Amino acid sequence: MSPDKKQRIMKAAEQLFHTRRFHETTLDEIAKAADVGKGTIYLYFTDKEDLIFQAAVEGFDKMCLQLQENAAQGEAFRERLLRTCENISIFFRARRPLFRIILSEGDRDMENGSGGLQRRWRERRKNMSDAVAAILSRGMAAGEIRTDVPTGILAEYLLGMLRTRSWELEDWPEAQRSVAGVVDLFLNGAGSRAPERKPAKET
Amino acid sequence: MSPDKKQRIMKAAEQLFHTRRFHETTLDEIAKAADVGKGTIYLYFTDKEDLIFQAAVEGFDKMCLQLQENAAQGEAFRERLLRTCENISIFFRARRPLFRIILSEGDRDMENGSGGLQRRWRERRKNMSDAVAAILSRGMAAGEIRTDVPTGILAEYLLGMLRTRSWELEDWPEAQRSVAGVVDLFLNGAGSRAPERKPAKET
Amino acid sequence: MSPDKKQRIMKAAEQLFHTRRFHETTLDEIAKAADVGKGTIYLYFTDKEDLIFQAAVEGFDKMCLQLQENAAQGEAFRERLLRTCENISIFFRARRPLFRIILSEGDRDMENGSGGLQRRWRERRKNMSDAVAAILSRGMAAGEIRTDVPTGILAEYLLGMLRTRSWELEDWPEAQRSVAGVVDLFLNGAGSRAPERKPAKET
Amino acid sequence: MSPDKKQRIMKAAEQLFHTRRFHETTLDEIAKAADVGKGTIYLYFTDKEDLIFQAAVEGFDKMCLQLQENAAQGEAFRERLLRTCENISIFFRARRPLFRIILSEGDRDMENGSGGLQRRWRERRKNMSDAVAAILSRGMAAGEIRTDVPTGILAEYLLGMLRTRSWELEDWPEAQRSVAGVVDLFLNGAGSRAPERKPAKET
DNA sequence: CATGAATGAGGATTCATTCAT
DNA sequence: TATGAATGAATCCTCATTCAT
Repeated sequence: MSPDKKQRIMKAAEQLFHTRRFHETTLDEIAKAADVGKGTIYLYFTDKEDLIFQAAVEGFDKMCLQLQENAAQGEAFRERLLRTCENISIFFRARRPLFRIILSEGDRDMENGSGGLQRRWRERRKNMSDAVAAILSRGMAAGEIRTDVPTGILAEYLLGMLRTRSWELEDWPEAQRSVAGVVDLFLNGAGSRAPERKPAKET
Repeated sequence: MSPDKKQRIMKAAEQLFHTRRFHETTLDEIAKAADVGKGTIYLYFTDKEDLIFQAAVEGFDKMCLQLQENAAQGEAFRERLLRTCENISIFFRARRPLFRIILSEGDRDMENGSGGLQRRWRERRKNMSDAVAAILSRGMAAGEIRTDVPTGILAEYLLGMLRTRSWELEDWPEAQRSVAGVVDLFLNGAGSRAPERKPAKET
Repeated sequence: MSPDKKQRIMKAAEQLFHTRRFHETTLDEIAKAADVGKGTIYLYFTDKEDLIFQAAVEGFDKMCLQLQENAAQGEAFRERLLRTCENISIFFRARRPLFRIILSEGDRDMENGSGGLQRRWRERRKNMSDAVAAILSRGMAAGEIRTDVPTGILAEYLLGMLRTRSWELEDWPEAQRSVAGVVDLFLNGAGSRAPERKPAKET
Repeated sequence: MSPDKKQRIMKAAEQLFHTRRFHETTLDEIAKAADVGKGTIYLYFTDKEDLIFQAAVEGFDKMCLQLQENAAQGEAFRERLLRTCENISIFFRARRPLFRIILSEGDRDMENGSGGLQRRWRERRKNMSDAVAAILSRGMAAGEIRTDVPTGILAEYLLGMLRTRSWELEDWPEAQRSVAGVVDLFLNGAGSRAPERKPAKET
């Protein structure tokens, strides 16, 4: 029965953090929402931060593996990149509140031997940017990606744009901020280059 | 002597938040570091959150005004854009910890009528993205910026890339993540376009 | 073990308020005296005020029920009235400090929706004055009580005299301020009416 | 200008305490309302309690002197008693909130060398009850007051009934709780004695 | 006399964590 | 495994009082 309970707890946490901040969400509430005893939480998580973290990255590793597997697929490079970005966007959509906590509360762990919440996340996160970088490398090999910037850096910028898309552009109409649009902008840039430009979904 | 005290308090807060998180930094510490009485803080700030906020945006409005004034300068468009990005980068460098707090702690606006820390920031922040958008509009008028995406959205992506630069790329060598490089990538994109590409600082 | 703890806390509070005022008595002290953790208090009481209130009225309702049951007893009216007053006096003896707090601290009802400590007490108190009024009504029916003043008002005056007895007359010898004396004074008045006087405990 | 300021402060305090409790009313508010600097309060009062006290007893001594002078007046005894009670009632009407504070907050000073707020009041109060007792003594000499109870005690009960009148009977119509009614009840009692009844203001 | 900026002691309350059952 | 009653450390904020001007 244990895996079930653990799931219930993480689910409850995810939902509660949508409307409450880290310090506003009590373990009592989470336990109540998950319909388990408060002490039960400590059977599956070492502490509150650990619960947040596990709830956030739940499924993340699986996604990264998927991305990496797919990276090498025979599919067209741009298609692959677009699919990847879409998968990533979907993954983070519901988890944004959780990651907001990790990104903010989890800094400065040097002093605190306990968590290292931020550090733990950085390690995990690398799998994702590596997967993106791998795809970009394929594009580079195919002559479709500029070679003067390391793919690791390019991958980060692309991820940064995706974050902007979902964090800062919420108020704009979906059509204006499609994932495809982000990828197009990332590949072609904001500058206008008259004749040869064939934007959005060129081959 | 009052303006002095207020400054001292904000300075102390800024420094302490470099090594401590929001809930780890007590007002006692801040008061001690600023060498003022604890109650004095409440003469200048309504709240702990208000202190954070004011310390963070201290000088922000002035910078936005500068950016807006400069936006229209006769200077070459790309030069102007680059200078603007550099100014923004410098401004945020020391204040990153403060903004990390604002970005994370300020989500509960809807429920809590008190602060609205996040909302307050959103309002202020608009001045900055508007300034960037204004410059991009100039570029668009000059035919140097693609016209199929609103400048407001382009500005956000550019700012997002700057954030990536300082938040995610810290471990890469400075040369690889220069502000100029960001602007170049933003304008020209990550895709390679054979003949006409003259990267980094092209015309 | 919970009912025990609640009792211990109320007992400790009652005793501490004998020597300290509301704002001089800390919850730490109470917790210490009751030998429970400070947080435990909040398991049984919503508030410091709530603790005071519950400690004060502990047993009050039971007493009021008793009074009401006895009110209708076949016993002689004056006997009944005297017994009732004695019971009331005894009840309040040890609780006086607690009620002093309630009577004074509870004035801000209108503004503060929280407590209404004073209001809560008024509601409860009515049971007591009603019980006394009921007895007086019996006396009135028996022709022993004047009919030109509502028994509700008479009851209040009688209770007021009992309060005077225990609050203002502490320094007088017990013999001079017996409950019987109060009842006699209440019934016969301070005026002398030579021949026809047939007081409760006349010379 | 000093006596003026002192008056203003006491007046402001009196008014504010009508709607706020002791610990809810700050010296800032009082200073603001009195339109004086906060420090000025300490020129006229040793501390907050002293301010309350002085504001409460302002005019009390004068009233007591009046009562004592009038006590011996040739006027009919019952008339005199009634007038006295009316004066007392009027005096306390506006000051009730102040006295509520004194009566509650000012207990238990044995430990605290500072105030003795309650003790100070007891001393002052004696003048009032003595004045009432003096009148009752006149009545006793005239054979109108029973002789088996000391006039000091009788005075206290009468004052207690007056307090009940203004504290507990607020919700009853004025006609039912006139001062004359109180005096009548005090003199003749609540018991009915058919023929010989000749109350103070009987029909 | 008058002021009000500055102070800092003081306390209610919350909530993550434990542990006896 | 599971529970939830019990705990007490931890901290923001208030406000009476002081004192330099």
